[in-house]
Amino acid sequence: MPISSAPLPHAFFDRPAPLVAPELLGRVLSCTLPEGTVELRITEVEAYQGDDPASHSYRGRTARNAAMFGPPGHAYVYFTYGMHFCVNLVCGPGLAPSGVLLRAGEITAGLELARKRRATSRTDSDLAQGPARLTVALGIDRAQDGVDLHGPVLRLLPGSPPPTELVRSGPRTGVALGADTPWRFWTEGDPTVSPYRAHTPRRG
DNA sequence: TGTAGGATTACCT
DNA sequence: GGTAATCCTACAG
Repeated sequence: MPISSAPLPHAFFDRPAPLVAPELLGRVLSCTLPEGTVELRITEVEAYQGDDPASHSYRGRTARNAAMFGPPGHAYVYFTYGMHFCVNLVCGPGLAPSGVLLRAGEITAGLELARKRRATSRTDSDLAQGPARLTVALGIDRAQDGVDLHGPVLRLLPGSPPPTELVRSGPRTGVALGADTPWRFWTEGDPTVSPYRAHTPRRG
């Protein structure tokens, strides 16, 4: 097996999410399911941790967010808005609840399968442009909640991080609380980065 | 080009 | 009963 396919070590994730998040840009998440393998080069992420009111872990552990309270280096998959899945990479340190939401990326392998899953996409750059689109393209759902990132299904590979001058940070997208915390990180100029949208309250 | 509203489940108040 | 780490479609300009 080539060296480049060895996943990032456990210690990489065993730090607070805001420190891990910018280092995830350019890394490759591989997802292997019976239909095939899709690989994604990460271009946009957001960090969340326990003492942050916008984090799912802020009010303590529930059945839904249990994976965030588990060991680093695993996936936390949650269901939201009645129809969408989003995936986080669980960080630390230790069992401290923190994680990095994967918001967007570029499909680098399994393009045909990703196009099939994301049939409404008009272009390849929007196959994984947005956190819920990303999980559809990779085939991630509740079955991957709590799954190890060093296993046969999910693997986080070293990839090729962008030069530091292209790494940008700013407020997180669509969050109502803690909107002033610059824990969104993206690769400047990458066409797969999702457009920033401030939180918009819903009307009844 | 942009804005508005619907879909639909888990969780919290 | 209201809101949410969202996406898609429709329709106005």
